[in-house]
Amino acid sequence: MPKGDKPTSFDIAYMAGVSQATVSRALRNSPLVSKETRIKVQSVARQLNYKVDKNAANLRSQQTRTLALLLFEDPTSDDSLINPFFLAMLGNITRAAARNGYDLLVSFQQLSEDWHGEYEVSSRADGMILLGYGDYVSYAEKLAHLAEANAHFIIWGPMVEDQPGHSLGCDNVQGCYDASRHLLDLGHRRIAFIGGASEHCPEFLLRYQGYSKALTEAGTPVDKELQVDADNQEISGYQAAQQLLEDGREFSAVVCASDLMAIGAIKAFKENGKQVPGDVAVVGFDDIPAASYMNPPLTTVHQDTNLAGKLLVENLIKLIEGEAVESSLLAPSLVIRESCASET
Amino acid sequence: MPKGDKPTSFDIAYMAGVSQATVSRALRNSPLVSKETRIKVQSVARQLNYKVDKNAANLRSQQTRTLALLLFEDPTSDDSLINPFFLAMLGNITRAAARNGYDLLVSFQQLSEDWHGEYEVSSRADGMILLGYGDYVSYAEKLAHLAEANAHFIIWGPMVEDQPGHSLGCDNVQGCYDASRHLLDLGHRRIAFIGGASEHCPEFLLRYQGYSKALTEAGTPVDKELQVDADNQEISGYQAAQQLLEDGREFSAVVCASDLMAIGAIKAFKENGKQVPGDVAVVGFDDIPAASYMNPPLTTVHQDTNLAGKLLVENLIKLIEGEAVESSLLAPSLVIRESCASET
DNA sequence: GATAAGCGTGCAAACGTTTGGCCTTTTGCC
DNA sequence: GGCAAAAGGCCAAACGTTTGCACGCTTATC
Repeated sequence: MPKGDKPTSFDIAYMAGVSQATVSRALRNSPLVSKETRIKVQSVARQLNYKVDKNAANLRSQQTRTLALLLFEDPTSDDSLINPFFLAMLGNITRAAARNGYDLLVSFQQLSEDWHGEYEVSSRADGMILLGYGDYVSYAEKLAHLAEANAHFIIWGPMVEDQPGHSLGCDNVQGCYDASRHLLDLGHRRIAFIGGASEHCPEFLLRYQGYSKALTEAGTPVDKELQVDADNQEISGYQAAQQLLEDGREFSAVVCASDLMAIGAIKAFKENGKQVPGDVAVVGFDDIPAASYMNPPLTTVHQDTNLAGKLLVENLIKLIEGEAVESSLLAPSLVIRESCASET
Repeated sequence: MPKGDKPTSFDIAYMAGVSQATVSRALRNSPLVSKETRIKVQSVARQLNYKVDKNAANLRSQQTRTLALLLFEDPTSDDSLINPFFLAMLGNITRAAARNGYDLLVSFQQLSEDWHGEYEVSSRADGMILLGYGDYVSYAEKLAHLAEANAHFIIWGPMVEDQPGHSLGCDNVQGCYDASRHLLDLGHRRIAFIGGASEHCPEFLLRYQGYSKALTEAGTPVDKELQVDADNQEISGYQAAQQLLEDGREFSAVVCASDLMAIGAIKAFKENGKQVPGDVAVVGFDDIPAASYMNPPLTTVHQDTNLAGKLLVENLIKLIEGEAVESSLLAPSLVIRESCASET
């Protein structure tokens, strides 16, 4: 082995006085080699600071022990900022992957991009996790391609009808139902909803359904006038709240389809001299880190990103290993802080 | 090509009526193949949905076009929460890597871990980025090993004496100097400092230096009584503030070595009936997302994570390509919000 | 004292690329 | 028309593993 070059298994073999094949087996603790040999080989390997070449190993064994995380960014969002909720997910997924002995390849995708992008990644990983506020409708075709190519993938998001592949999501309906229920229990009757009610984003649509359901059950009419579309950004929440205010619509509470929008909305209310929670109660969804630091601390629907990351990774690995996996929904929990007061 | 199997370059070659070598060249737009052939090959490849096998390609060309991000977690920190500042860095690094055509492998490391961990990753990437609140002293040995093995790596953090490798960091001294200066300009004279002043974390030490420098320049004595150690967590900031309060030390302002600690400190002050900024002014460091949402919005030292991510990636790539790189420092900027008022 | 069984190793063939070198055409030039 | 040069393509050798198979050497069995 010339000095400076990376040692190969042949170098180890030579130094340990065995064949290269034996080195390979010994290093992976194969029961086919004697304990003695194994110890000998491993000690030489350590001494030479030898590391298996992953490319060669993966090529030969046709697997990568790598998971890919495809993060679909909101195309409208500011380039420099990532949705904090996904950031939290990312962190937890990374951890879960590591705990399961997998590497994690992270890649940002623009929804608008050439669908080949996903395949590209797929050749470098055994499976992939798709993360994004699921405008899955617009890339259903891509998913179909993936499924067709026998790719292993799991989607973070709601279970959408006819959607190929497996998914894991949060029970959005239940979450927003609980949040709305909370507002109703506080005596509110005129409750607005900020967040898209189009099929463009199934998450928000489902959250809207939870809201509707709660109101309906309580015998409160769902007033279309009190629902305003917005996408998942602070500025959108701000604008939506402005609109509500400008139109002079009457309401004492708002449920926002995400914390980011809630933050924007609260800002708008404050700027217009409305007290939160005094004049208007606000609930959010996601429980991003900022939610607890805000003024007032935001009452919101908590999603367990730790559990989600763990399950996403574990289910994907099952998929890779050929085991059956059920798509499922995680239960959210309402965390009550200070952004909601009783209707007076 | 049996149905269901992934097509190889041989399949493309066969269908396009050329040799496999030509396929390889055509797909990479080599000038060695005619335009005609190239188009033909590429169209067949697209048609068969062919994707180059990265493992094979990397093995042969001995490079991976992959960067590894090693995130060193504070061993004391809560398992479920990642330091928001690093999360922001992570996002920006991912983006920068993608823009430069590199994949990003993300890996969490425990400081306490076997140092082999790093090597392990290194065989899967062309270079690596080390990210963490730099207790580099404690793994200087690992860094030396890396350097010795001719690994390409760049460290996020201050330039520490004798530290092998390249680094990129924020000018911590300047940042805290500016923050302290701001407080002094507002008339404060009894200014406390929360954050470790030990060499355990060079970042905090440098920030403390900036603080000392500002006070000294202003002719204000640096009172050791007003400095309290804390590590980078909300709870530590909380405890440090408590301690300051309990001991009955007199102060009208606090500079915190990180936003997380500032958040904790503010919480402690509020709980003890102190108004921020009325009774005590607080500045932080990092400008994490939550800083602007807090009550009051936190005046803090902003680090440009977007630029940092970009530079980290670009410098690392230069290193990989054998170009010279200078370790350097990024200029922080003070962002003034509402957590500091004039001393009355 | 053969024969069978087991255990530990070595041999060599993949895995799917990239790439240096060689061979055939074409093309340009006198 | 002959020759050199350039263009375009093919051959085959890597890259460093994993793994099926064959081979020897012990040890147990009849």
